[in-house]
Amino acid sequence: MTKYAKMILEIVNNTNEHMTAEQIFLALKKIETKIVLATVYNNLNMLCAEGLIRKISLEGSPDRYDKILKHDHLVCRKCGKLTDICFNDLTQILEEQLGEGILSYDLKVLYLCPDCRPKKFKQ
Amino acid sequence: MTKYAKMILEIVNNTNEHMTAEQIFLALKKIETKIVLATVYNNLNMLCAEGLIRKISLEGSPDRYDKILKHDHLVCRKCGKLTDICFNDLTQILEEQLGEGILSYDLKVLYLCPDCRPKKFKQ
DNA sequence: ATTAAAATTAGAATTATTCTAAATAGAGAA
DNA sequence: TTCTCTATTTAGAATAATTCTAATTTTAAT
Repeated sequence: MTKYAKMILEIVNNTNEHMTAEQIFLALKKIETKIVLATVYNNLNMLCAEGLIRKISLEGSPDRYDKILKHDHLVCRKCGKLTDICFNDLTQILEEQLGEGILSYDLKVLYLCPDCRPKKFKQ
Repeated sequence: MTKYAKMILEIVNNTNEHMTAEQIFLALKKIETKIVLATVYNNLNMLCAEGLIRKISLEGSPDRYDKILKHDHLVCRKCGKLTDICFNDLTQILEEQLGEGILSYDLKVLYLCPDCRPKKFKQ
């Protein structure tokens, strides 16, 4: 694996943010001042293809990159904030019903996050 | 609801395809020769916002529009073909675990469709 | 018929991402 | 080391889906 690929993998694995290619690029640029956005895209695509990281596609905003730990995502429909959740049961259910051939899945639950959810009573 | 919005809703509701904005536009254009792509996008966005249809975002291909019947999607990782599936249990599981605030969810299961799945034995 | 509001049109603009071709770097062989 | 081959990176143009802007048309209400 190349120097840049390693650095990018490390950035993705060491944050709890869900970073865009551009954010990763800017973080890298602080150390590797000569790096270029296309290189970041190249490496992110390679890392996804190798199954070392995952890409999260979102409506109307650029793709995010995330570590591979099996988990799902809550997306606030109002502010767009992304939060991790984990449904342990789901893998099993999917495998029971689909059997052979299933590779992975992508679950996004749209909700209103506590900040955006209207309170019934003002305090 | 306007004439075009109605026609677009009808197209989406009367097909089992998962059509792109462009495909819908081309279908409409056969009857309404003066219609323009931006109108189709406008109406599709409006119909989504109203919750009358749903949008499916896919990696590296344009968004698709689909009827609202609650169902999930199988995406073949090789050929990209989209198939409907239905996990009745899932809504319940999600609600149990998340309680209030959940609006909807979007589940894509990546798999290899029968055509793309390697056969263990040739016949 | 007049006005106001909403929808549609035309086409430019935006934005994320990919592509192309040239430059550079790295690895292995001589 | 020096040469050669291959992979990576760079720079910037190209692409493609979608949105935006402003002008025009349609619709509905007065």
